[in-house]
Amino acid sequence: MQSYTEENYLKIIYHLSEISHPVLTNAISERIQTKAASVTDMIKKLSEKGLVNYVKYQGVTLTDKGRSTAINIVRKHRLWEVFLVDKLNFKWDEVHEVAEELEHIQSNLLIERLDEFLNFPRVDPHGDPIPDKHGNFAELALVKLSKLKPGDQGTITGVSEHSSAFLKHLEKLSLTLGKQIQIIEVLAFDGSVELLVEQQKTNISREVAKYILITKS
Amino acid sequence: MQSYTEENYLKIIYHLSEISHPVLTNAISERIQTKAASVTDMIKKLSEKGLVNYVKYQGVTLTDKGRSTAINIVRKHRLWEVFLVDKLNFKWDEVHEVAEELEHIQSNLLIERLDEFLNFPRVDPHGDPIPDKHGNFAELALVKLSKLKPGDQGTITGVSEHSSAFLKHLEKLSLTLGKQIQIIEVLAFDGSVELLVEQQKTNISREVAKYILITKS
DNA sequence: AAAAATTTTTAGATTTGTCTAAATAATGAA
DNA sequence: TTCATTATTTAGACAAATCTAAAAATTTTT
Repeated sequence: MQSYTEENYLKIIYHLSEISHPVLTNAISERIQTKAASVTDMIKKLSEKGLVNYVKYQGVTLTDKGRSTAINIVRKHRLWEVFLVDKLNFKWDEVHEVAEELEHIQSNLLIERLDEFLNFPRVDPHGDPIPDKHGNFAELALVKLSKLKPGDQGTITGVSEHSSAFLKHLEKLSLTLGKQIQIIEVLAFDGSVELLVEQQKTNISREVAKYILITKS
Repeated sequence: MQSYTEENYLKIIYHLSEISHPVLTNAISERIQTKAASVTDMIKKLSEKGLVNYVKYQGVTLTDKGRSTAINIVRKHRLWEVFLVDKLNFKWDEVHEVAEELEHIQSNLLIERLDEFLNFPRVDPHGDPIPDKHGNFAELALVKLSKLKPGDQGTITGVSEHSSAFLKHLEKLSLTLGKQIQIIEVLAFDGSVELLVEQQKTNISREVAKYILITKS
């Protein structure tokens, strides 16, 4: 059994592992709003518990045990987000903070029943995949919108930036999950993208396009 | 804002206040599985925060602020219990531990939406009243089954003992919430009660009868 | 490759909530 | 009402998670 704090560290390390390997102390300290010295202490503790592999000055990687714990927290987080949006009518930019708390509730029965109640969703309200109870993710072929070529079509199935500001921006442009889009043009000088959503032409910056994930069709 | 632990103390003090006034240190320490010395420390802290009135050696009472905090936790606890039973098919003896954790989730929006989603329930799965968002309890005229006379009829609307063993026992006897009952006889020598539930005669001890709450009809 | 800058770790302190052991107050019995 | 018992508080210590300041290792620059 891990403490609330240990769980948070494992989750952060899991997410940062997708960017850099191994995960550096400072990367964790920035993400978790904690001084580097404190992170070192916690890393040592997690290492002693066999949840991470730690080499001084080199950073950490998750052990199998650490990874499966982290994935379970991610699973809980995303299932709760689906609950909040689908059942309690939260907006997709309102769910994160509450799910941060709910993800630490300890009860396997609760999560399995919740999963069932929500009809075994594969993705959360941001399009992020929800691992099953064994920690397996369904394969989704997602492509960044910024990688598409004129003429390409697809469905918005995810975002890789979750700030409220960004999500509200997308909402304003009607670029929400499930929407069909088609690329009209990619402007050479700034990489901004002109596209079609619901018969409407819209222009988005390259920055924004990078954070929108598409399933091509 | 109170810590998880402070919230638990307030909740326990609130519940114990219904039995004795003021609430003694040892009563808290027994209920919360903590040594009396630790309870004294926490009580002092709550007192400094203006959540309880504390007189050395005399025990504590809740201030208005402390009481409304406690009632809010009780509200959350009971709403979550309804959710677990009504939506996730938990049995009434399985909900307590999980609700103990869920009650500390911080989000007014969450609780208001949950309340709405559950259709503003007045009582939890054990028949305990759920205060509204202003902390007001709906009045329910509940009577202990042990106070009824032969011929009296009513509906089981609550229990005042929540142990899993007790609830399982009631389940076995079909004495669950909402069931109609009628008293056949109260045996003089041991106070045990013979009654009718779903056309079936059952006999329960005086002890059990004391913990079953009835709305007479 | 040495110096400078940055990152990470160590050492020692702090806060929260807990403990044990000892001291003090309140209660009950003779 | 005095003694014994029980309840409560005080004093000092500890574990978890954090901090600051200083030391050590690594990386970057020149």
